[in-house]
Amino acid sequence: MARRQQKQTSHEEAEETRRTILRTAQTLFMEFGYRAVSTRQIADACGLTQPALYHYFADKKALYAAVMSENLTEIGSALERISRRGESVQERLQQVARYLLRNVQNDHNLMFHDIRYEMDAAVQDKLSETFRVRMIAPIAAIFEDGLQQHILRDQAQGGVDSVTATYIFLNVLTRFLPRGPRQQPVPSTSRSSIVEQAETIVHILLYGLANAEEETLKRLESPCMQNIDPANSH
Amino acid sequence: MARRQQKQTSHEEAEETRRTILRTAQTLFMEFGYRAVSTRQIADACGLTQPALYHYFADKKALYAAVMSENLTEIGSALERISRRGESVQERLQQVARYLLRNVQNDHNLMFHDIRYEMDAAVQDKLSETFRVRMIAPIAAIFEDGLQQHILRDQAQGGVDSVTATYIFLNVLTRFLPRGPRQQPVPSTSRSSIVEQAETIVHILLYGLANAEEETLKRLESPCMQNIDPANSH
DNA sequence: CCTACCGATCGGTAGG
DNA sequence: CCTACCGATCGGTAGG
Repeated sequence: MARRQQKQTSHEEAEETRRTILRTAQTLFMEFGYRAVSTRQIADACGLTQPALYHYFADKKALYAAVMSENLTEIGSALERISRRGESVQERLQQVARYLLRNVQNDHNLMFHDIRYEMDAAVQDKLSETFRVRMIAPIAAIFEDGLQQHILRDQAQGGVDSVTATYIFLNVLTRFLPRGPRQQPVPSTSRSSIVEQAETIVHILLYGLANAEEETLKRLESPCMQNIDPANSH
Repeated sequence: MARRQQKQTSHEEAEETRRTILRTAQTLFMEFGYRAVSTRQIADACGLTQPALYHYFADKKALYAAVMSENLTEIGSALERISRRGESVQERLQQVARYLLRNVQNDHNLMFHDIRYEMDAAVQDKLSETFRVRMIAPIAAIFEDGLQQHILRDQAQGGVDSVTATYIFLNVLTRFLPRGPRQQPVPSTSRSSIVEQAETIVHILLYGLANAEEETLKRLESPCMQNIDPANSH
């Protein structure tokens, strides 16, 4: 029973406008950074005048905080879903990499910088905790699984803790993130490329850049050791 | 008030002031980013008035470009010196990591962002090339050594090219860079910490986070292999 | 959600 | 290397 007239309910329109502002501002803030985006740019991109923004958000900082909060929550839901799957550590890390390569634009370090230098202390603390809970924790849980299964080295074996591993993972991933304006997903080529990139990222992260030592020796000496089998996750 | 009396020191003073501006601006630009640093902040930190800056640099962009150019050249000289040493790939990478951990503040990605979004196309091209030649090339040369010695996997073996390896290296290193205002070097504790961090970074980069399977096997079987021999570099 | 407008600050210039 | 000052743009407000 749609009771919508030519003019939508004002509440629905307002909510839709609010979503438009959030989505538009997210794109701009993520690409250019907080200071480089003016409230007039955001309003123009939404088809509004600049003062209209202040009907939906108290000020520019509140808008930025809302954008970050919604963005982190959305990403976090996907990461938590992946993290809880019963698949292998390697497979889950690849799924995380694929998700982030597809859905995150630009560097999380730029976001860090803006949060640290542009937000007030209270907002800063709140967003930092949201980042830790929504983004870091789900990925770190995967690494924690790997540590407990002894698939990954612990700190006594020259490894790192799960949170450090997560940050290293995100930083490696940064190298493969698309820079600049977000292009719409190309169906075939780009998607297979993302799958390959995710495999490369996780493989480098887990096994490093070095030739496994028995691989090198196999060419020089008689093989005294069986082949590496990276397929067996456990 | 002392009048300007010695013409001999006039030129030297001017040069010293120029150096002061460059050094001060570098610290501020690196920490806060291009847009977040006003010309008045730079001038104040130098003990000058803001218009005085324009005696030494044409405008803010030219000052930023000069800062980046000098900074990259200085870092590049050190990297080239390390790169040309006859030591092993692993040792040189650790030396690079130690140098960057000691001498670079904040993320190179922030610098990228500023160059890309704040500079004109001509300056952008020039600084990008300086970055590639001074910073990327020397490190990539080390990885290239490793590839040719078959210490590192090539792309057919699931590895990456030397330039990609360099960017991954820099991104991993980002995780360990000190954030925020640069603290002066603390003699003992901080320096040994940097050495340890450099070891961790290179170890993770080369060997990954996973428990090496031969490590697991080595505890079960007799060791049948030696360390990598880096002597065949030349 | 608009028009009109505010003070603050920005990068940069004039002139000595 | 200073004082004085400019136009442009910023985030934000008043009032309907």
